Amino acid sequence: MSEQIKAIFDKHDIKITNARSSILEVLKNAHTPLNYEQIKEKMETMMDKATFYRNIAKFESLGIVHKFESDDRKWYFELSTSIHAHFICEECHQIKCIDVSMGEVEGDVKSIVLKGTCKACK
Amino acid sequence: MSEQIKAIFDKHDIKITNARSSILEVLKNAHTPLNYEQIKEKMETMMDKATFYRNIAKFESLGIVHKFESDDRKWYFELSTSIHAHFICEECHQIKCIDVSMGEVEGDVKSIVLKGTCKACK
DNA sequence: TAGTGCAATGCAACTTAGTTGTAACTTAAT
DNA sequence: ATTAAGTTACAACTAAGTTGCATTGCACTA
Repeated sequence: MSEQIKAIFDKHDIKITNARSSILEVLKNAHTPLNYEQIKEKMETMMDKATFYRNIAKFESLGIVHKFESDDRKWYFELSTSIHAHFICEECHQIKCIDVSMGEVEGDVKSIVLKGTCKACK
Repeated sequence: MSEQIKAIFDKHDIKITNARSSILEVLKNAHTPLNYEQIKEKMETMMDKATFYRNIAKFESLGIVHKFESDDRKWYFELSTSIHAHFICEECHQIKCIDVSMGEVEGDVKSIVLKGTCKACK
């Protein structure tokens, strides 16, 4: 288990389990948000989907992980970092992290998703 | 059937049916994007959900209607207008249309969804 | 206005991402 | 090592949206 993941467990005072460190390790190494299927493929530990979703829910409530919906009725997950936007291409379904500067918005923004057609598909 | 709806049928040269005009009429009168259940409640014409979703898909492909996913695994629909963003409150689940000005983005943007906590819930 | 072809509809069965109940098992603290 | 509290696997479930197909209805022609 990497130092970064260990620090997360320490900080939030939750039990260290194989399932949890495995999920976080995959998310740490990802360069883009991933859905359940994609995370499952990359994980070395086998686990039930119920376990996966319950842990993801816990991570989310602790602010460790951030989730959003794409246009395929699937949820995508990533480790929480600074607020940034995601561009989802409706043609190739690739997800790209982008920086956006926007005017003032009422309320706390936790996630920004743009959909459309990417440069390559245009 | 209102003039506005009639104009849509004329423009796109598609068959006028009760189901179609009923769906469009509801969307025309809505001040906010609606999901299937909400549209169903407001419609006077009864129709099967298969009919609803097939027509919505047709409207979408013609650019008449715009769709996006909220955080409840449901799709929300509205008549296509100028590009604007939607703010979805994760507490009260209300959807608010907002204007955002953002820097240049690669590709064509068709939808923008922000999620977070709205002013009232904060 | 009656007839006709093709598109739209209703029904029912299906798909699938995510959820829930529960008994068995781990973790971590004593 | 013991033990209580939290975690896991398994299987059954939920519900939004989809699909196949027989029937119906729109709109065009004569």
